[in-house]
Amino acid sequence: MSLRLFNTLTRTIEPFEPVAPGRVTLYACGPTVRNYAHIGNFRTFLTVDLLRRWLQASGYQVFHAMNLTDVDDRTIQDALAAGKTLDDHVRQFIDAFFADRDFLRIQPADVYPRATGYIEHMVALVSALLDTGVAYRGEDGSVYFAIDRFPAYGRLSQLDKRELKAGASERVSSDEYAKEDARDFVLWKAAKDEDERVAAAWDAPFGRGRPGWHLECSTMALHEIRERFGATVLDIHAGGVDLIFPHHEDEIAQSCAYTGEEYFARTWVHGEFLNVRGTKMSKRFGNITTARDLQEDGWDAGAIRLLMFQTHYRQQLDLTDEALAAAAKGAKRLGDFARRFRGVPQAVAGVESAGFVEATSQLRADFGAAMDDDLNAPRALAAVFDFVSAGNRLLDEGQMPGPEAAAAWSWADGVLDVSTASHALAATDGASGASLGDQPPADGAAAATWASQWAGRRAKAKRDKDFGEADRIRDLLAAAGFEVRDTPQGPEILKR
RNA sequence: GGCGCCGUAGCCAAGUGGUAAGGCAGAGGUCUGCAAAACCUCCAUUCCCCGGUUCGAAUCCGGGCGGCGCCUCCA
Repeated sequence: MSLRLFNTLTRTIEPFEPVAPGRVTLYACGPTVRNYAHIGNFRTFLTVDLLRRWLQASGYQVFHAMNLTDVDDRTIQDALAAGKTLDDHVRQFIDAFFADRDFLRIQPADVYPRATGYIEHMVALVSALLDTGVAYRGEDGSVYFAIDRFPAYGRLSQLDKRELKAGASERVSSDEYAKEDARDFVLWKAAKDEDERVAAAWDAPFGRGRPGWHLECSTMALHEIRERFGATVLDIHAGGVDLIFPHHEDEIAQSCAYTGEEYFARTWVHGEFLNVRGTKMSKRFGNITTARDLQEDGWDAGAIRLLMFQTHYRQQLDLTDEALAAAAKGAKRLGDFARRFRGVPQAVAGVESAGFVEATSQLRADFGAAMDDDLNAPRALAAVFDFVSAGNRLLDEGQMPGPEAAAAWSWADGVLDVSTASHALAATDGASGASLGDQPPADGAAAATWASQWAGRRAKAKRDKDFGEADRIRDLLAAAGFEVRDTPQGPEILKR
């Protein structure tokens, strides 16, 4: 079996084959860094993370680039409102984006090109397009792309099958007079006073101004893969479904007109929306939840990842507290199993129990087949849960897993990374004497010591058959976020 | 108005022609001082509705009903 992916270009699931064997160039549209990215944005980034991890697990060398849109209409507007330069305004949100990415355990991309760092390359690209004649200067000083000079225009979004809503073009009428055709899109926007005020204007042979949004992605993607690999075609370009038209359509037009290639990207992968009560999460609906909101509410990253991956990436997903809570339970079950599984003595290769050999090959086969089938994470997850059930049963029976089982688990867990990461602490033995407060210290490490000491006292109370005291301590620890479990090896403390 | 997606148990969700995965919740049991965790058993004769094709349909076709997205700078 090998990977098959749904390609928006053809609207079919096709075998994935990179341009260069063994290597994959993956470009994903990243956030516009004008505020905190919401969890809907992150659903797409988590889908990209899943894709990237599966490609790596499948043996590909992946080059992953994700851009940061740091200059567009909205960033300029917001910088203006904040009374800052564009660069000053945007910096804090770039830091926040990286922090949120780390919280969600999204593997860092190889490069995060910022649009403002590639202005000279964008200027070069526009110049080339002007030279070939597919671009022209409008009466307003901006440069536009003439879509009727690019016959393949509309292929990705299947524009030929669509018809514009009557009046839909009124929204863009402001610069319509400057264009030869109302449907032409802007490559380079002539500098306005607002742009100058936030330092978002650059000189160019065809006039001072700033890049259009679509131009940014084309330029950065092409520049990165040409510099590194001498390539002019991406293997995979990913993003949210809303970017299919016009953003990705326009990227294709510019890029292909520039490189002369038939494709800008061989495969186009688009992730569906995360909704709130049935409607897409969007600032204009006022239904935003950010990654940091979830973090502050105490949700584990494993739970959030599990929630996302429990639904196929091409299906819409509704975010609710109930769904999140259910996912948190599931993630905890996985985390508990992972700790138990790793903590158990391992059999030497070749003599592991038949039960584990069976469960391991089942996991390998089912998980791999599911992921290869257009990243069917929900099914892959079912394989993982099946392995957990079998594994727990086998461990209860006293059977020992071997290195094969451990490797298979790490392989699957390394792709999804959906387990709750809680840490088991040892109970401090025979703790007594010094007084212990009912409230944990604020410091994390001190709180862990505090919990260990209380757990030690509970163990003693149990030995003394003082169950009232033992239960009181268990409640007290629970209130502080620590869970105590009695195992055959003694008490185990888990930090939520 | 055009293009497209979706409707599966109390909730989330796979499955797209061969007789309903998985998670959460729930019920009973084993274990336990009691719990928790874990394990075992049970939990949709049925997949929005109505027709049709077929030996066979949640899956294909037609028609409804309901929800959602895109249609020029939204992940």
